Amino acid sequence: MRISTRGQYGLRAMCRLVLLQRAGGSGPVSLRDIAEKEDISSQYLEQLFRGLRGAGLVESVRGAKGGYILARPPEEISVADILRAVEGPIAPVECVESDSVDACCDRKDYCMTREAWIRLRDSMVETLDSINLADLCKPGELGRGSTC
Amino acid sequence: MRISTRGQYGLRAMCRLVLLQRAGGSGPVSLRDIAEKEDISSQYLEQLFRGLRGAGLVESVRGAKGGYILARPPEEISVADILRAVEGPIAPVECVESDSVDACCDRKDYCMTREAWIRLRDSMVETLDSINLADLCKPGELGRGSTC
DNA sequence: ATATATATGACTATTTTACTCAGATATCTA
DNA sequence: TAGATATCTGAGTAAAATAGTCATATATAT
Ligand code: SF4
Ligand code: SF4
Repeated sequence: MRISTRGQYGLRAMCRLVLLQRAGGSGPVSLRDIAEKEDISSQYLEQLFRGLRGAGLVESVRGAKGGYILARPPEEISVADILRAVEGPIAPVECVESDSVDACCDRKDYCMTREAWIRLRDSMVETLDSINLADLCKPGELGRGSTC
Repeated sequence: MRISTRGQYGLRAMCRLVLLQRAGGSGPVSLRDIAEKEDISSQYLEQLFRGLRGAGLVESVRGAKGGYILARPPEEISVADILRAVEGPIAPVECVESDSVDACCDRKDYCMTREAWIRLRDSMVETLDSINLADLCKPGELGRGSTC
């Protein structure tokens, strides 16, 4: 029951992007800068930012002095958004990925445990939807945001 | 972000144990019966029941006509209990496994993302603690409990 | 005795994860 | 225009986790 490093790094990278963007004016932030601050390989970050870009959470600027910028204000980017972008659907078991009725498991209709997974998924989604980047990067509170 | 088959099978097996126990009088239930009903290898179940027994959720009766019985009434066994028994601590990242201050990550003290994982863990634990075996095995509702 | 069933430790194949590499493309600056 | 900087893209790989098996010992009912 662990978040993969994709999810962990993805969230850290996005927080760092907020901080660097806040500190460095309006220009894009390069992955190299994020990588350095967060001690994550910049090549791995490239992979993650593919997903983030694909999900419309960041926009890219190619070429020298290029990098990434948030596509929306940090208040409008939730942790759930980021996790879905780099890790896929938030679901503890396959059969609750969506509410659609496609056949992933033939026990679905009479399964005793599925209700538990549905409730787990819902509480996870609710929690992760309720936390956004602005919350996490708020300076001054608990030392958070102070590593910039 | 998936529950492993240990967790999925563990929960299904425990639900099935409730049903078979309910149906079959007061005697112990063999893994072979659970395995057959749930289509899970009985050898794999043995591995899982090690954990369940170690956590004090079931008691074993060795020898012919032996098997397992619930150590407590189903109302007092939560999904969280079962998952912890077969999968380990409920925690999306290592650094929130416990609230103790041991060093697992040197970013811990100024990490922006840790608060998000703490809240996620708390909501997961709260939800999984609130669902017990009796809830899941209640007959008549949504066809659940009807596969016995 | 014999069949049945749990107890225990080790072992293996498969899958997933975590990461890297090479090369293409775009853009800024000198 | 040349060169440096960065993203973009598709593979490829090594390590770790997972899922599941096997063999053997022990306990109990009949
Ligand atoms: S057994 Fe139940 S919970 Fe598991 S995948 Fe099938 S329907 Fe879903
Ligand atoms: S980086 Fe932050 S969230 Fe991740 S393990 Fe370290 S302290 Fe925990």
